[in-house]
Amino acid sequence: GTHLALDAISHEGLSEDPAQHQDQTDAAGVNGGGRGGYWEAGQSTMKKQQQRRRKKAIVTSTETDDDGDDDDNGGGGALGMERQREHPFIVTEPGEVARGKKNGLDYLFHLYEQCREFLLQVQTIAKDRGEKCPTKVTNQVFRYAKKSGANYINKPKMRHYVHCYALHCLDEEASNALRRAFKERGENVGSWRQACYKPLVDIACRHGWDIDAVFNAHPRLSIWYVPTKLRQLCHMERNNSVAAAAALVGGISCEGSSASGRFGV
Amino acid sequence: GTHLALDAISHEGLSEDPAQHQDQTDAAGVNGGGRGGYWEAGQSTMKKQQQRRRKKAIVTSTETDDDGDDDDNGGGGALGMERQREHPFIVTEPGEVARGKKNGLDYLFHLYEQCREFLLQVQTIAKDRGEKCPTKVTNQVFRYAKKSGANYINKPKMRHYVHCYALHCLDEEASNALRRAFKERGENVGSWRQACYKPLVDIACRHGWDIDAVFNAHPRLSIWYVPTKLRQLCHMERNNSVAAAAALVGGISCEGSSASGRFGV
DNA sequence: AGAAGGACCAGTGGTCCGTA
DNA sequence: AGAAGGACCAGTGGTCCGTA
Repeated sequence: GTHLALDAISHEGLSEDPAQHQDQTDAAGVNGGGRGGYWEAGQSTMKKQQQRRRKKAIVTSTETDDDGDDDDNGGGGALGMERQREHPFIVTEPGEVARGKKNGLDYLFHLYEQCREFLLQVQTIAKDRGEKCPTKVTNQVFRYAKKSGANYINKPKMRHYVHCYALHCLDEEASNALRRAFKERGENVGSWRQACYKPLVDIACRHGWDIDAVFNAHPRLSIWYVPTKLRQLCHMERNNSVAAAAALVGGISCEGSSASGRFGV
Repeated sequence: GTHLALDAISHEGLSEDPAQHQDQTDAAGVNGGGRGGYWEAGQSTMKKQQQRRRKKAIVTSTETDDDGDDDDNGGGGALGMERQREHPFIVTEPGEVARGKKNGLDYLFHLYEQCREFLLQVQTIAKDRGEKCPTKVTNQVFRYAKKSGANYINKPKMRHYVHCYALHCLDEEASNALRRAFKERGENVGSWRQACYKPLVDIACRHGWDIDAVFNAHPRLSIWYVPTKLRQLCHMERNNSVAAAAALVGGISCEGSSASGRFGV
């Protein structure tokens, strides 16, 4: 494949101990949602399983519950460290490794490939057990990833950037060009992420506005839910193009059909 | 099609006022789970929306909240009546109409066809609105059916008999033969329902034990979730047949491979 | 300020069990 | 007893917002 093995490089001090890929997808209702102090340590502990569902915050906790270590510097590199928040992403060119306390976009896309592998394992286990078999990256898969030591994978992050990964899958050339352009302009990750929507809407247009079909037709993308916002954008643009077409009766195009332009034949 | 229009016949006094098929699948979060006294009246009222999620029963309610009508006899036939529980099913032959306060199996299967039609409508609306489009009969579809006046359709009932409908779809000859045999023997619906599992397990065997693939390959069946119990039975029988095959090394058959027989070559 | 992710919430799949 | 279905519950999809 075209992907580099970057996570060891860009994750010194953040990667967890590997080599604990058990095959317990879930088994009993242990529900691995429990956490320790601030960020959980790398071990497969699960501690207390705080039953605090449906509370309205206002947590009057006494700082740390147990394990009263007090160090929280961002450096170091020994085992048994406190779990840290992942380094933020920056816009990198294809092949470029992020320097400093940052992660690059190749690494971001690599996380999606890892999720796919976790899904494949969950599917194998489910089939073997005769249980119902997920076709998408579900909560169960995120739970399995976490149990397998991939603490750097979490649902909000993966859902946040799905459409960026979609563009990478569907039109790698366009994706690469966008990355280079936004890096050169010194844009932050947020605006790069926003910019990924438009080319996807154009792709959907070329496929009769069926963004679900576009996702499902791609083997690596079909395992991801279509993000709500992308779905809404496609719907809005479809309506726009339908209105525009009605206004001039004639042909419909996909490029630049965003209500602007294309009114004087 | 081979299906008769029975619901008007077998449902005098139970069918609701039709002619209110609106196209509001759900729209706002009104959540049509509210109910009035015992069985809701036919009107599209939704009243108060009792917020009693996650309570442990011990309801100390003061009988009726509002609308203090007090009649609850089971007879009569005018409009504005109390909603009644559906008549129980009895085992009927194909084409046979149940007499008395009973419903036949053609009617049962007809309910599955109606659900399919409700799903198709929900799908049309979802696509038109650019919302995510269900591929299965979900809670949303049951809610839509209820709002459309089909109060006789509910989730527990439909899920309960899915595998019976599956046999009807996949091998109508075998399904019909089973119905005739169980009617002749005077068996009740429960034992007929139980007996529907075995032929389905045999079909799964002939398809490499992939019951999901069997369901998905059939256009009318693919919209129904595979029932847990059927899935488990297929898994168990697969394990049995694998064990039997391992014991004698040689060929595997689908007929009568249930651990019994087939040990002396 | 820009960003990562714990934790929440409405609505789901699944079916038990109080009801008739 | 046999059966219909209201109502519950654990875990889902989705993402907000307190955190750093």
